[in-house]
Amino acid sequence: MTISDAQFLSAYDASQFEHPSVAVDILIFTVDIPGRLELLMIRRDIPPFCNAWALPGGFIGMKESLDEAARRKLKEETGLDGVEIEQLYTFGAVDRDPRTRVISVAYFALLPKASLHVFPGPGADRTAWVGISLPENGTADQLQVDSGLELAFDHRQIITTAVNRLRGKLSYTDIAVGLLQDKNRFAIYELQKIYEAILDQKLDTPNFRRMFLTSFVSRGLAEATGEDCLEYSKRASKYYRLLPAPQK
Amino acid sequence: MTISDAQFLSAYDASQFEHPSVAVDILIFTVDIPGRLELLMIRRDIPPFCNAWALPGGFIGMKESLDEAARRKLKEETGLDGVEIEQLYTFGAVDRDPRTRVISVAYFALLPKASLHVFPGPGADRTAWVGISLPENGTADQLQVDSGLELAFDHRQIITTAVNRLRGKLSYTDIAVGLLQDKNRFAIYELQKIYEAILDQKLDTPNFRRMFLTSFVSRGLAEATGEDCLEYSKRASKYYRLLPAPQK
DNA sequence: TCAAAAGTGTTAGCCGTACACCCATGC
DNA sequence: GCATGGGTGTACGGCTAACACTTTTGA
Repeated sequence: MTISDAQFLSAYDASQFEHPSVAVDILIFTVDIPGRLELLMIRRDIPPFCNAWALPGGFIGMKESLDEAARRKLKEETGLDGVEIEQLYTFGAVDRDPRTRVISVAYFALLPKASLHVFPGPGADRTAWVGISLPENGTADQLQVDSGLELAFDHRQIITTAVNRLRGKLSYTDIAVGLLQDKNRFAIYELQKIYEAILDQKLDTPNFRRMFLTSFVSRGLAEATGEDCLEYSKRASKYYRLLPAPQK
Repeated sequence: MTISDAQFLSAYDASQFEHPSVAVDILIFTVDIPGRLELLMIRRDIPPFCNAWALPGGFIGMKESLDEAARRKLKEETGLDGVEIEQLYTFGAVDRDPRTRVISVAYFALLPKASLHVFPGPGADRTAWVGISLPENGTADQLQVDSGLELAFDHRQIITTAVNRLRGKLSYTDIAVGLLQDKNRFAIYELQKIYEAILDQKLDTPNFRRMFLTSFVSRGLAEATGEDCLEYSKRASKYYRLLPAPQK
C-alpha cells in the first residue's frame, strides 16, 4: 500500500499542473478511378517536418468533444458535413511530436473522391491525394506511399493501423459503401472495384456478386432500382440503391 | 478558403493555451468461481460522485506513454506487472467530468481473480469486484451492475463498450486465455466456463471442445500436457498448456 | 471476331449448430 | 441408479473459394 501510494502520487502530482496537448488526426480515404486507395494529406510548410506530408489534424477545442473536433477538421479540409467518421485509435508515445507532448486521437472517414473541395489549411502549402499500399497485415515499415513521400510524425504508423482496421471491417460491416459516388444509384461493379482497391487484390466476380446479394440485398441494406446500368459493360446490369439502416 | 481559415483559427487558437487533462481508465475483468464476469472498481470517497463506484484510473504523466500510464495504473491497483493490456477507446465528451475537461483513454485487461492483491488508491475508500451483465449488443442503459451500484462519470458507457468489444474479440482471438488461473495447466472445462461467463450464455460442450481443438491445439496455441485432470469430473480429462505465440 | 463485363451453375471444403449417444465414476 | 462431466459421431445449413460456362454487345 505504501509502495503503491508513492508510485501513484509521484505520477499523479506531476501531471496535475502540466497537461499534454490533445489533437485529432483525420484519415480521409478515397478510391480513385483506376482503383487505387488514396489518403488526403497535406504538405507541411513549417517545422517540424517541414516539407514532409502529414495527415490533416489539429488541436481540440475546450468546448468540443473529440468527435466534434474530428468532424470540424473534416469539414475544414473537405467542406463536407454530416459524414460518418469513426474513431480509430489514440496515439500517445512521449516523443511522437518533437515540440511538445501531444496525444493524438485518430479518426477515419471514407469519401468518394469526386466533388470534394480540398483546401490546404494553415501550416500547409498544399494538399494531395496520396496513393498508399500495404501488404496483408503489413507493418508500418511495409507501407508504400506514392513516390516515397516523406511522412511527418508517427503518421506512417497511424496510416498502417488504419489500413489494417479498414480491411478487417470490410468483411463484417458495410463500411465500403461510404466510397460510392452515388448511394442511390450504383452497380455491383463499382462496389467490387472499391473492395479490390481497399484489399489491394482482385476478387472473383461471380462470388462477389453473391456476397453482395446475400450480405446487402437479402439483409435489406440495398435494393435494385429497376434501372439498367450501361456504364461498365455493353451488357446491361442493374443499378442498386442503399436503404436506410433497419432501425429496430 | 476564408471560411475554412476562420473556423480553423477560432478553434485552433483557443486550444493553444488551454489544454484538457488526459487520463487513463483501466477495466480489469475477471471471472469468479461461480462463473460471473466481474470488474475491479473502486468506491470514491471524494467529490464528485462521492460514494459512487468508478473504474481505477488516473492522469497520465508527461513522461510516460499512454500504454505506460495504463500499465502503471494496473500495477498500482493489482500489483501485477507485465500483463497484456489493450487500448479500448478514448472518451472525450465535453462534460464527462464535472470538474474540468478530461479526455480519458480506456484500456482493458483480463486477469484471473486468484492471488491478486488489490489496494484502494487515494480518493477511494474501498475496492471491489463488481459483477456485471449486459444483453447481447446491449446499450449502456441495459448494463446491470451488482446490486445496482451507482457508477461515476461516464463509466457505465465505458464498461458497456468494453463488454461488447470483449465479446466480439472472443470469436476471433485467444483473448480469453488471460483469465486462466494457470496457463500451463488447465482443462477445457475451465476455458468453457470463462467463455460462458463473458458471453453470459451456456455453450454446447462437444462443440466447444471441437472449437478448442481446432482453434487452439491445431493452430499450435496449446497442447496437452499428458497429465490427467480430475478436478471437475469423476472421469479424467486432459490438462493443456498454452504455447508461446508462434513467432514467424 | 474479340474482349470485357453480366450472369448462372457446380463443386468441394470448412464451420457453426444442434443433437443423440456412450463412458467413467462418485454419491 | 443417477447426475455430472468427458468424449465421439452425425447431419444440416450457410458460406467461401475456385472455376466452367453462357450471354450481350461495342469496337
